[in-house]
Amino acid sequence: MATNTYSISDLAKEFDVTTRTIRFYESEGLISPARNGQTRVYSDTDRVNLKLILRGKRLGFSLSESKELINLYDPVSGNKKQLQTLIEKIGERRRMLEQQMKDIKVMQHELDEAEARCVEAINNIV
Amino acid sequence: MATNTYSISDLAKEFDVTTRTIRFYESEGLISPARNGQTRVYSDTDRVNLKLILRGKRLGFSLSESKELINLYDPVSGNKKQLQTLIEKIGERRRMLEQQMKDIKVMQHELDEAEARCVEAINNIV
DNA sequence: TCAAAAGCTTACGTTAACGTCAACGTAAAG
DNA sequence: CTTTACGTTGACGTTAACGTAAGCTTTTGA
Repeated sequence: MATNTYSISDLAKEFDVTTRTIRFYESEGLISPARNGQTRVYSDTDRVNLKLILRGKRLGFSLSESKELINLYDPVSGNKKQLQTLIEKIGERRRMLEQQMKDIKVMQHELDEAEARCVEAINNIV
Repeated sequence: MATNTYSISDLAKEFDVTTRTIRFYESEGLISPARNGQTRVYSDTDRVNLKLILRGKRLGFSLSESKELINLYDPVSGNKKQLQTLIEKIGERRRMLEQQMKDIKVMQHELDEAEARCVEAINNIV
């Protein structure tokens, strides 16, 4: 496993966000890059976490929700009770994702219908 | 088709939002209920549109995006060019939904893994 | 070598999506 | 007949998620 590092603008370009955005995520505690003096140095882990955040964003997750998600993937540390709580949270997420799945399928179906109406209307014109 | 009507609090209760929210959606031009004097009277169409908005919200759509969606389902009025544009927009939406689908599947997989790690950690304790 | 590019911090600005009063009208129920 | 519930219109407040700008240091390519 090559231990790559990235500058802030590397990641900004790769994921098409501004450096401001990446620094903001850090200030909110979602990423914790190393430092070379003042300069931030991002690891593969940081990069993956950023990826997680942005995937969360595409699904309408808030940053604090994404933060929880990141913590779910963290090294498992804690007692039994904490682990149970984690499993419950995972269950919640799963239920949310399933609801979103349903929503998407319904929408796709509706888009099909909408497109069909459009096509028909065009045919009626021509 | 029974032409039902609803009060604002009817809909608020049914969809678990505040009346303020519903009025806000109207002020943003997403719903246009009839009036009985001052009082708003909602039709089935209004109800469906509200449903659309909230489904959009669950998928992280902005209100203006949901507004576009509502317009996609509207009675097909317009010339050929407009209809082509509409079809393109529908295509965009479809691509977004497909991306979201992918995101969800990846997340579900990751949740599976996270849960497995939790379960294993618990077993190591006990 | 020196100007442009990239990095940093601090701080105020902005937008979306409502929340939260205030102040008032109306209608039914006790 | 008056309290209680529901409705209305402003209008200001709030939070999240950055944008934007200032002012300074560091790095780098011509």
